Amino acid sequence: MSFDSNTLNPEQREAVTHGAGPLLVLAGAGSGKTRVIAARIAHLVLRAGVPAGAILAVTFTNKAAREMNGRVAAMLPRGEAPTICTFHAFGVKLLRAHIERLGYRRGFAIFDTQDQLSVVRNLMEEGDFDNLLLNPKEALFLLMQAKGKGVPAADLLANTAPREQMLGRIMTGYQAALQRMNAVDFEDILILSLRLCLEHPEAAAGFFARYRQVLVDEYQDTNQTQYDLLRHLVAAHRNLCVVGDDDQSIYGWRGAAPGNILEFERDFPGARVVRLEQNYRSTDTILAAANQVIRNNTRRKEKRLRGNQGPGKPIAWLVAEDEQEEMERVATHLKLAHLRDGAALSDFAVLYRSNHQSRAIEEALRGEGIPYQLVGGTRFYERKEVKDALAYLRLVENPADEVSLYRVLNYPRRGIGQASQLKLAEYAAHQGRPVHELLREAGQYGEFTGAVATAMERFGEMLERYRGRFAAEPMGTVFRALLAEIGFHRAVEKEHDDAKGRDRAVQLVLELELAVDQYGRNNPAAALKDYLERVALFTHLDNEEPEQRLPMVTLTTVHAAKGLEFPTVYIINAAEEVFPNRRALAGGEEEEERRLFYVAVTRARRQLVMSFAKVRRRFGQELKQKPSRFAREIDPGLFAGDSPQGGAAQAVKVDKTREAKSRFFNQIKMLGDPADAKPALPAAD
DNA sequence: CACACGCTAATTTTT
DNA sequence: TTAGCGTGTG
Repeated sequence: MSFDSNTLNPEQREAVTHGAGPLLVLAGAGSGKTRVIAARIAHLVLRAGVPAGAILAVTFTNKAAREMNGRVAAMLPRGEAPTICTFHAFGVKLLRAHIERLGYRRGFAIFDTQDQLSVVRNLMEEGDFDNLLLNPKEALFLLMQAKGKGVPAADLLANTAPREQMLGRIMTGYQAALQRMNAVDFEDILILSLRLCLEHPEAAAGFFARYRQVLVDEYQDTNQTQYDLLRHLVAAHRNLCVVGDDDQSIYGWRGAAPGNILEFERDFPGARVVRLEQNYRSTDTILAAANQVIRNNTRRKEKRLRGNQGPGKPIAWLVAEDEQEEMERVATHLKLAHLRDGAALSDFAVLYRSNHQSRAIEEALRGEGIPYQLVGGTRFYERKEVKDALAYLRLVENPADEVSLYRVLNYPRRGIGQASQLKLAEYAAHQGRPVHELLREAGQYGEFTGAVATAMERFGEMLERYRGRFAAEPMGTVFRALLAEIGFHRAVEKEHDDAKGRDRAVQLVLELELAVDQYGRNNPAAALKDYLERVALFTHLDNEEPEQRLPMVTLTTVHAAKGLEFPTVYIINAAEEVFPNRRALAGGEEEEERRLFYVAVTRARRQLVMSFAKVRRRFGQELKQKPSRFAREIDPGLFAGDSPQGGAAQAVKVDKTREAKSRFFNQIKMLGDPADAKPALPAAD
């Protein structure tokens, strides 16, 4: 296979064929960014003679990495492939080889937010910390922010502000605890990678040396640590190509430093800068709306998306009395477009600001019999049942993981209660020995009664036994045996007294067993730690292999929709305090919310629909709503009929007692709507 | 130590 | 409003 550079526009071609040295690509939404990166990789290999194995492309999400891998694979001959992965996956590769130099052991665990919170909670319970000054959740959030910026504990401790002081003490204790447990968090993966560069340059350089061309996708989402790591990575050759769009920076809350885009030209003098402003995705109407919204942001690099498809359909503004009616209107609108225009269900996406909003639209779609696919939502690997079961695997792999240990030491119940656990922890701290070592000798200490000591010893013995089995037998088999031995299913069932919840919980466990089993079968050479690493790094965005299922409507948060496109996009709940999100506004993040809205709008290819309810129920109370300020920033002339500027006043009253009739009426009304009746534009590809 | 009831926080986004 | 957590009781 190969690629055809003649299908590229001049700017794209410039980016693709750029030779050595730093390159900054400012890529507007829908400007063919992913295509450019893939084409550049192909160009480097096929035309510039760079070995595929010498290329590293870093993405922000696993989903992006997977898509990039697919595209590149289609353009390159079989054989050695470039490394295409997330920052974190790359960091883990590096740490797996060299973490022992940094005071950790092999087989380290990767802690997720829940695990981290558990550590912080324990820390704050045991030590002298003022919960009112900083509760565990706040503390963890600030801790991660500080870590993302590379702020050391010493700096925090040197600060006179009491909150900073406290945070500094928490950071010290937290890092000590993680090291004791041989665990790293997501930020540690990056920080330790960077530390390796600084403290063991020979080891890091040895690892990096093979990469002679480095590409970074979604550059605006990188944080300080990632940026520093990049600089070390390319220090020897400066062959760094970063692609990003400051208008699509939507991870500021996670410490992303979009300023990295500006710093790039300073830190890499002589960098070539290419701007991609030609949009191939959306109609002019959609692009106009996007431009009108984003231009209200003050801190941005001025740019303007140019389209080439003509105006297309106007934007639709659906107004309803309450949320239920809003979602019914969306579902009806969608169904009608599906039936009337013959559009596939996979052509539609419903976007919302935050995950919990999916519930209402799900109900409405179910009511209309429209199949949908939920992106994200409650994450499989974060479900209690799944985490409990996984805790056993994590313990087998890393016995020092006390978070997992205490999670399951008495689950399923084996008679080791809170008091005994506390005693165990204190005794371990007093002896300065790891908890798991003490377990197996519990009978030797007078601390524990006979029954408790026996239970502890049996627990320790069991883990040891399964450690051996996992090393020798297929992991799926051993995992099932383990769950059976401890009576896990029974324990899960016992936790629910309602049949629904029970079935759901059991189903989750069965799903997990299947996942472990399949992973073991598909990767016979893989060890347990490979599976655990995958679980830790992969998120719900990576819903296994892209299944070839029935066409379905996609339901997703705006964040998770970044990088995707759909012929028709619904932005639901386009109301003040919802989108923009109230807390974000309170935190002074209006501009990031606006960028998020901009991302939502630019996902649409041919039609954009926004919906709004005049009243929302919140905590059981009725709340009057106003149309989103972002929707109001769009020229009313771009809307068909109702617009957010005046739409609320003209809402169609729906008689609840005659819902079926009114729905029918709505359908007729929409069928007759001249704006809506325009035929869809042909595909612009 | 297990269970039940009642209180409180949640409603931002994810590697 | 609801889910998850903590406290108190048996």
